[in-house]
Amino acid sequence: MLRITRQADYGIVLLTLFARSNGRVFSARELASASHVPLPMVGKILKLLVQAEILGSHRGMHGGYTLARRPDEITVGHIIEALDGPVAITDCTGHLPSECGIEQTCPVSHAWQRINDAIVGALDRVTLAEMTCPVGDPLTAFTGHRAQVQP
Amino acid sequence: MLRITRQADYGIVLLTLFARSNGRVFSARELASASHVPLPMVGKILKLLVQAEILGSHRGMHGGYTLARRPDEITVGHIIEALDGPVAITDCTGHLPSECGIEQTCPVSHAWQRINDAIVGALDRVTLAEMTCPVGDPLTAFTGHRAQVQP
DNA sequence: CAGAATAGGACCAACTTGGTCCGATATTGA
DNA sequence: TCAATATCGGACCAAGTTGGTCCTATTCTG
Ligand code: FES
Ligand code: FES
Repeated sequence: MLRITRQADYGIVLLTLFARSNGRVFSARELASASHVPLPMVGKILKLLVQAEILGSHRGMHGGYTLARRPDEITVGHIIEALDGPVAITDCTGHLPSECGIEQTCPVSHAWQRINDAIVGALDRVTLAEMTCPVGDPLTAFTGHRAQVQP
Repeated sequence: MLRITRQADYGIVLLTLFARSNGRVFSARELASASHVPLPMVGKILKLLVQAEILGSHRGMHGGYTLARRPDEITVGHIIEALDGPVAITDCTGHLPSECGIEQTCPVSHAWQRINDAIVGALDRVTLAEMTCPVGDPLTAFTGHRAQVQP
């Protein structure tokens, strides 16, 4: 396994919609129909992204959500942390107190910490901008998608 | 989240016992009492490790398990894959067919693949030998543990 | 003031995981 | 040969987490 939750997966997809049409305001309804993510789920995700200050929100008629920062200033690691909580590959790599079943007997917690750092590093080194338009891979795969988002 | 299962966590701990007393034969019972991992769980884990050809086994009286390779030839990535299945950070990074909820609309599957590769790389770059004795960290934490394993 | 949108909850169902148990099989030693 | 001891293989259950829904309050526009 070792997979992120579907929430984070969806979250990245939604954010790419923002990143690809920079500065636009999206309503939750728009995002849902554009991304094929169920509407209540979209609301839940956007809520968390606002709390993490990745998105800004504006209520009322013609309200909606908008990116709070530039896409190249938002890292994938930050997004995952906002939606799934802090990345901790084992119980003991999280911030203490360690709740690992075999408390102090464990000889490898230190090594886990290093591996965890490596993964967090890999996640923080990729920005939303890079997710949106990967180098070496043309936009062919996106065309159908774009047509829905930017009418 | 983004954490490995407890099975894999336990698995690493058990394997360090093997690695630290190279070549010894351990019975499941021994490992359980030494590591404080519940016995039935130990059996389940060792079973998987044998199937992955990380451990060898020998039945009958005075039987037990033994390392099938040198500790520096066993990677953490391999262990995790044996116990938790292949590392696939999202549904679509796994070997097709992609079962992601938003099938073809997804513009980021390619980028996920790169992130997934980075994580797999980080996991494969660490060997069991390194987990057993991390550089820069003396064995002080292990003493109590070793006393139980090597009487 | 009425309508439209977010904000913030509680809430439930389905799946995965952690954990247990039992019987079958193989090896050793008396 | 027989009994003891160990792995091997599977089914099995309970608890926790996740994916997903819903309802109400709040805030802004017109
Ligand atoms: S304290 Fe958790 S793996 Fe060790
Ligand atoms: S196909 Fe799964 S994140 Fe896209």
